[in-house]
Amino acid sequence: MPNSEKSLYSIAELAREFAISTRTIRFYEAKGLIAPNRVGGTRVFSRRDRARLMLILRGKRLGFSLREISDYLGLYDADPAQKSQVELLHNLVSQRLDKLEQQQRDLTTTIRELREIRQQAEDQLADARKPARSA
Amino acid sequence: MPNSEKSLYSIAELAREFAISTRTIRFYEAKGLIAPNRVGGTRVFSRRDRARLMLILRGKRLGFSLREISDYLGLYDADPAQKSQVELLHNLVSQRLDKLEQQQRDLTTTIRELREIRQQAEDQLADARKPARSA
DNA sequence: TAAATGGTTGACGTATACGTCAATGTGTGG
DNA sequence: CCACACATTGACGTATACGTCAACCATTTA
Repeated sequence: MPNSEKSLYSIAELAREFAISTRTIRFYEAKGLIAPNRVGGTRVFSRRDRARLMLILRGKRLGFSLREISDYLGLYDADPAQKSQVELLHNLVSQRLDKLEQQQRDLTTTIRELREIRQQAEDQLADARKPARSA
Repeated sequence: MPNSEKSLYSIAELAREFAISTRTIRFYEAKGLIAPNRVGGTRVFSRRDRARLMLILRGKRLGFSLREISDYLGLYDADPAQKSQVELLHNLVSQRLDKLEQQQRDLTTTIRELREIRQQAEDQLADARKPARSA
């Protein structure tokens, strides 16, 4: 059962699927974020390449630079034999988690504030329809 | 009791407090994100200016562009008399909330994955010290 | 009075993240 | 055979977000 899902993609297919340009995908490759196989000169993307691309785009939605995303992808790749490598990985992951947790706090605060503003706007619209009830 | 807290700041004070450059603060002013008073030519920042700067920096930590942050600050400023303005504000706030909530989902997933990776690293470090217990 | 301190406005430089050609190659259908 | 779709690299252009001078003005302290 060799997995019924499609497992190879052209650059144009991926670009369409994720609503980005082919130029963008080539740029990510030039920056070392993905490394698709080649058939002749033509890039051929595997499911793993596609998964990496999804990680990249999620990183972008979170506001990270390509450099940061590159480091981040390294965290997924690592399969270290050396203890020192495991420790290094652990440190890197922990640092990244600290940043993400700070971001989550910022995000929670911001969402709370905007919900408050939205609520006030809704109250005002309700008052406009039924202006009584002051005291 | 005119509020014991400091209420006026120089550009250098704010730069130091938030670990950014004075150039950055001037740049934000040039982009219309803050509008400090002037005494002669010199900028004098109020507590409100400082609060806005904090909002800007939080927006940056969340990965937003200055343009997006500018729009976002407008949401805080609005105090609309017109019903249509209230509706517009409500729409803008709702749109922004959609983006932030998507970001929060991305963030939650990413944090979960990194915690998993960190856990695996910790397990490996534990195994290295006490390698038995395979089945 | 001279120098240090802190402020100002240009103007130019730079890294990032692509967009936009141009020139070229490759395979497939009519 | 030839057009057309789809791919390639290379080069140049562009918006954003500042950094980095230069040249200048105003206080204040030695």
